[in-house]
Amino acid sequence: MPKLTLIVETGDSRDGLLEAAGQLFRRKGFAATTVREIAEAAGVWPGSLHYYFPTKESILLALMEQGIASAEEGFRAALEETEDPIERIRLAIRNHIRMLVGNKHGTYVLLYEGRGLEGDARAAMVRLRDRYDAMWDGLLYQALGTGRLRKDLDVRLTRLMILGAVNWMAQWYAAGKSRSADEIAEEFATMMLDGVLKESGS
Amino acid sequence: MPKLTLIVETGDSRDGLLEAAGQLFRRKGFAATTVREIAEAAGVWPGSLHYYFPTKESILLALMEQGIASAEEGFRAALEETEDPIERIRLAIRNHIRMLVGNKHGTYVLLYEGRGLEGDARAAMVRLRDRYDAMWDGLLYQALGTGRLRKDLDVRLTRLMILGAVNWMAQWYAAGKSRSADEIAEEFATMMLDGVLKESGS
Amino acid sequence: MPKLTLIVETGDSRDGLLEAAGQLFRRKGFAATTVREIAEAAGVWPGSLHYYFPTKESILLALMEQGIASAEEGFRAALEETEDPIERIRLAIRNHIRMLVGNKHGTYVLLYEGRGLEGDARAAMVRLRDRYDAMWDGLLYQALGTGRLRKDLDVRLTRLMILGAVNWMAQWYAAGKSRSADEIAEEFATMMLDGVLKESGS
Amino acid sequence: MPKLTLIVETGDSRDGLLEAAGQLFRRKGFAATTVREIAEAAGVWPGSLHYYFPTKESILLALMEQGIASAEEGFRAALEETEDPIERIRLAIRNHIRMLVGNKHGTYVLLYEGRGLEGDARAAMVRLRDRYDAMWDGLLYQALGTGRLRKDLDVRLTRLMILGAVNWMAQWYAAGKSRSADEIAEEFATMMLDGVLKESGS
DNA sequence: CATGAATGAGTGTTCATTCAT
DNA sequence: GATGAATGAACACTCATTCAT
Repeated sequence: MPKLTLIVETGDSRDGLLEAAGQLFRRKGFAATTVREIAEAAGVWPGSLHYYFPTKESILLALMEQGIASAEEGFRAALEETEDPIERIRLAIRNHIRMLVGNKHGTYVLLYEGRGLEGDARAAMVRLRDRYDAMWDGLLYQALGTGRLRKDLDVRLTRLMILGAVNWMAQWYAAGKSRSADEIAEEFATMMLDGVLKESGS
Repeated sequence: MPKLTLIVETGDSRDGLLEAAGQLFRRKGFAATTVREIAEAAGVWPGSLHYYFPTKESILLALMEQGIASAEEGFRAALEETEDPIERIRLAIRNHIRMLVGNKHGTYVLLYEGRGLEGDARAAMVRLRDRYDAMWDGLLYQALGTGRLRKDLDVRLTRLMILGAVNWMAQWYAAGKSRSADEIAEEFATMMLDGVLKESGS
Repeated sequence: MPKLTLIVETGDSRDGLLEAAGQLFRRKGFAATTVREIAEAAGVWPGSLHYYFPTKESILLALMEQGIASAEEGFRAALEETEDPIERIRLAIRNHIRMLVGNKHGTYVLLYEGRGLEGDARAAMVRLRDRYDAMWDGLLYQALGTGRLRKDLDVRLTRLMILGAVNWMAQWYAAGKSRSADEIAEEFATMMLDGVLKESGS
Repeated sequence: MPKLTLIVETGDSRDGLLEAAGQLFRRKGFAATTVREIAEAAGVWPGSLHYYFPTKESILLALMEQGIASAEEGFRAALEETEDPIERIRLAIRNHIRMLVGNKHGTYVLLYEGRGLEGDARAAMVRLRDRYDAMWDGLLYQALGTGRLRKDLDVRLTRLMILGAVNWMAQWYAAGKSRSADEIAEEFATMMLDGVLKESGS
């Protein structure tokens, strides 16, 4: 069953397994995905999977670490594009959406498959999530401090509202249909920043 | 072992099974929950579960039907409280959140455990979701039609933004901590309707 | 594969599994025996084995409990046959050998497959062994107290010598060949009680 | 990871593997020991183990050959110490015990792990055992012939009794606790030669 | 109507062995 | 000569489901 590969680069199988696991965890969920499916999708024999990853859980954890690394890197890159806090929020939303609907599935599983981890691994994962959330809170506090956001806003709740709307995209967005991910990011940012009501004041 | 009950009201075991399944599907996910766990939590013998539900999938489907029924009923009740479209949106958000974080888990599993269904059952479930979405779209079109929303809004995207933010609450809301579900509903509604930016016009 | 049984008495499958496991553990050792082999030998399907015994280890433990119970019962019965301490030792040796080479394999696995258990189960098994050893020590102290054994004997070492010689029988005795188990018991008892040397005094 | 050795003497790795395998087979049993454990304990890479030994079984066989060689060598040395047949038995017992509880584990695995071999290898091992048994029988026949043992003794049974008591020591003897192996050898020899009963004739 | 013994396909994981380098 | 990546059959165990009672 494994595909025939004449030239096998180092890390190829491991990366292939992560890619395959990411797709399957996203489509079927962690618990409903079998290691045999992952191995078959990656083109390696079932026994070889455990040569690269000791447990199924460790694949999930590796995927999540990959996901958080990409998300944080993209977040930081967004901050460097501009100093305007509101523009930064727009770019951070765009980055988050790109991570979520892109080809890598680490960010998705980090957000949706946390139940697959237990004990220390779960604690480690929660710490990764918290660090990313703290980056967002920092951004929102900056915007609040410069007087660009409503003074009475609860930063945590604001972050949860924004990321909730955006995370849910993973459930319905299908690439190639209607608008692009970036266009939707732009729309979402506008709705959440300006509100959906017609401005009475203008 | 199952508790001894001398008088068994009709529907008692069935309801207990649904309640138990709801809790477990929410906490562990559909795939990671075993029918034995459901039976034990409901206090019925493992073999009896299949007397009430032919398959594990059918429990999930029944739960989802219960969830959509509650959500739609609450949605309709919200519409009857007022005729003001904006106020109706606020009330629909509050209703959705109440369903999501309340004691019944049907709405949660409808939203998060859809992957547990396949084939016809999945199609049936998608139809249930679509019907609810259509109710929301109707509400938003009404608000748009009366000129209370920005004219350039994409109704579908608006609904996905609102429900996304709200659905994500299921991931982080813990009853008894900080604010009540209704208070958060109010905050979320305000943020999404008015936006988070300080109004420049005022 | 399971044999067709028209009338299945309660406990039949469980007993059959214990019997099959006993034979296999004796012939191949605990670690080298697979649960599938046990199930097949007992005429039940592999999945059914775990209905009766949660783990392979629990089969071993059940077998050992059975073994110690038989050995102790036989030991006590031997004590009741006579009050003469030396004769009691002879009978206790005969009982031990009967248990060891009989159809039930509990005593054998108790003695030879202790490594198959870990943690609490192992501690429980050691306690069972110790209790049986204590019965032997009591018997030997009685014989020593009545002046029938050499005064300078180390009771523990004497017990270990006797039981060692006897336990090793499990390694070489084959029913039906040369002498019967009871005859060998008699020979062994004589050799160990009187010694193998020609008595110089007579 | 395997330790780095710049100068590797011939036979070093092979001997280390045998030593490691001996310890592990003794502690955990042949079936429960993995070749990876052996390789790791010996400080060689898993793949290299099969360079020295084609199969796990061949390690066991090599160990057993080592064990029988030591035992026979010690046995012959004991015979040369004295010409008195009874003293020779004492020394042979002492030698056997030394082999069994010493640092080399070949004798132990020869006696207790025979089940790990199948087919030709098993037959070869049985032949090794038989040769050693024949040496014992020779010794006992000599003692019997010189009139020092009871005339009615069954030599095979006598050998099985003596070696049984002695072999069982491997199960309970712990170096450093109470008496030394040589002291126990002396006690055992006395008990088996003279019997445990108080001599009625004296 | 309800049970619980029994099933067998399938699970994550292990492991002795192979083989290109 | 020696390695370590890769294998695939086998492992102990799980579990949704069945069915005689």
